[in-house]
Amino acid sequence: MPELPEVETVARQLHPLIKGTRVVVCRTYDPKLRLSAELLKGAEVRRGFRRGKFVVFELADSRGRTSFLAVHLRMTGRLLWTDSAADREARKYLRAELELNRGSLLFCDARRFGTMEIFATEAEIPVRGVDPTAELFTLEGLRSMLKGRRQPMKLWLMRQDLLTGVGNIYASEILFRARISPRRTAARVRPDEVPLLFRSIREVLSSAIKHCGTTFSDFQDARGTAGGFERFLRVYGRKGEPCRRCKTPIKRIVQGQRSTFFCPNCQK
DNA sequence: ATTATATCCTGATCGC
DNA sequence: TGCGATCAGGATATAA
Repeated sequence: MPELPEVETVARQLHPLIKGTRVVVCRTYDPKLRLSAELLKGAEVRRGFRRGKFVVFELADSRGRTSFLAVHLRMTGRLLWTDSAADREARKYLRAELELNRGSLLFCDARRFGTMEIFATEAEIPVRGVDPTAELFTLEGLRSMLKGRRQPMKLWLMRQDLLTGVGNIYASEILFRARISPRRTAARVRPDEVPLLFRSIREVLSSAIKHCGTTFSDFQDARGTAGGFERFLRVYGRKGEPCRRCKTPIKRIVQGQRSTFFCPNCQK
């Protein structure tokens, strides 16, 4: 389940591979993806980067006009780079294929929740919230986003219209480090707790990026290999196992039809 | 206005 | 061993 660190990992790995290549042809195998092959044909790929949870490719057509191909991996989407035909045949759940002059970019997605769309400008990519890894995200900004919000903190952290990029795994991890119960209402986070929450958001995400993301069930990077953050997970997926701080068994609850993991002793 | 819920999708897992 | 039921979840549309 790709969240900000996983998407960042994919974008960083793809960038040097696709930079300067040209689109030979775009093939789609899923009618759900209404991707215009015409728009892509012959375009030069200028760069690959992350915006929110989108992997974005900046394209330039023959006249130098730019456009942006934004890929959202949602649950099970993968962007895989391959330069071998045999390898290409082996890929399962292939929904689209961007054949470039130096290899192919495959979009594989078992559950077909992912999206691919071309935008004329970067600003049109539908990312609403603040990127928590950016300078624009500040302690005071966090305070004002918490103000008056009546949602439990776990659900609040996953709101993409406030902060962009936190998903189910990192929401639990951030709250463990911030020592805040996932059930606590956002507005009830005390002023003196906000700095630790702020640091927890930034540190969990930057640490996960450093380790190329978490491979829990669905994530693979651009070469089809695993991320390395699993061994740093303190609560996610550890129901019944002892808390690494206090040995209390980790609890699993359901919030908004999703699993939340936390330590009932460390997090109040 | 804000928050809660249903929906999309299908592989993996579970219980009988 | 086989098979149906359940689970997993990011984001959005719709309902409350």
